[in-house]
Amino acid sequence: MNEQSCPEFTGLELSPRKVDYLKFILEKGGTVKTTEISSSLKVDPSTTSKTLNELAGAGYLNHVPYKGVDLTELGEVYAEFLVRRHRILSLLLTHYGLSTEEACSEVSRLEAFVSRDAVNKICSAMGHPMVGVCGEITHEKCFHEEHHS
Amino acid sequence: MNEQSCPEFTGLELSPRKVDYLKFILEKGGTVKTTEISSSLKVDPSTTSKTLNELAGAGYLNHVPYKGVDLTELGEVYAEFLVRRHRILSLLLTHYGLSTEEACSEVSRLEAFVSRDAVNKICSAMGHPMVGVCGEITHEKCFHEEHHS
DNA sequence: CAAAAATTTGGGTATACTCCAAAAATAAGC
DNA sequence: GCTTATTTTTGGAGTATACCCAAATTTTTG
Repeated sequence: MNEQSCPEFTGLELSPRKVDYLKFILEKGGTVKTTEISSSLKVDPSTTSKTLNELAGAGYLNHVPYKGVDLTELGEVYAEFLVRRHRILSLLLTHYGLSTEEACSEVSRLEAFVSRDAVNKICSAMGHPMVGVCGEITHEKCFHEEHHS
Repeated sequence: MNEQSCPEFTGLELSPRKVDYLKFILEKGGTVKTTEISSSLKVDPSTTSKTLNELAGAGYLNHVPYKGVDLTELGEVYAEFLVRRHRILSLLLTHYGLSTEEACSEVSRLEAFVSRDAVNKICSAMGHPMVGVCGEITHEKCFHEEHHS
């Protein structure tokens, strides 16, 4: 026991805003255009364009200029973690008297600073819940980490 | 019910680092010197000096140049909230399989982004615990908010 | 294929946080 | 009490995040 879970990433790699971009791209699915992201995140398209470039440079996205972005394999794994983290933490807060909306907005503010290790421990302690307050919770990585070796 | 609790502050006023300064100053107690803060937070004294000035400008500290700082009334109330927030959140995380050290370091990363409303709700849901994992939890404000009007 | 729409680039602003070097003030030693 | 040593502050500068505007570019459409 205590093999430190799979050390591919800590969950602290991305800035708060980049987390938003990746979560949106995963939830939208497929190839996503700059405009969609901009209107959803309420930022200027030029801001989106630059951020997308940075995320592509870091290996999370494939960016075909003027066409759009889609997640790389790494990006997909990572974004799934980000969404799972958001949902686990939101669910957690609703157990302490926060409404769904309060929990979600609270978590949106802090999620980028919660480590993967902490999320996995919380997830285990909660019994790997399948239903979150803002969407289904998927546990692929979570189960693997708990069961192998 | 739902009188929005006392709206003096949201708990989101200060940046992560400023939270560290204020927590340290409260826990140290009395007049605190630049050097003490610098060595505790491991930053250059010039950084401390500037940050102290900003906190004084925002009304949290009295700063007597070359002598040291101490908390204003606002600063004291606020810093007590900051310490309580840290302890409530740390205690919370230890209920989910995190060790004291893990909980504390996790919370240190995210605490600045947790609202006072959320802390008060969590605090109530936990039954206003008096003993945290990294120190006693005081509930002055918490009780007042829950009981009046 | 020209006009419209989307996207990117270049340039700039703001906040947070940091350090170094030099100036200023306080504290200590003789 | 005055000179040295220490502490603190100031000035200058750098990095990272995050944002916008205007202009250039590319794609799409009528």
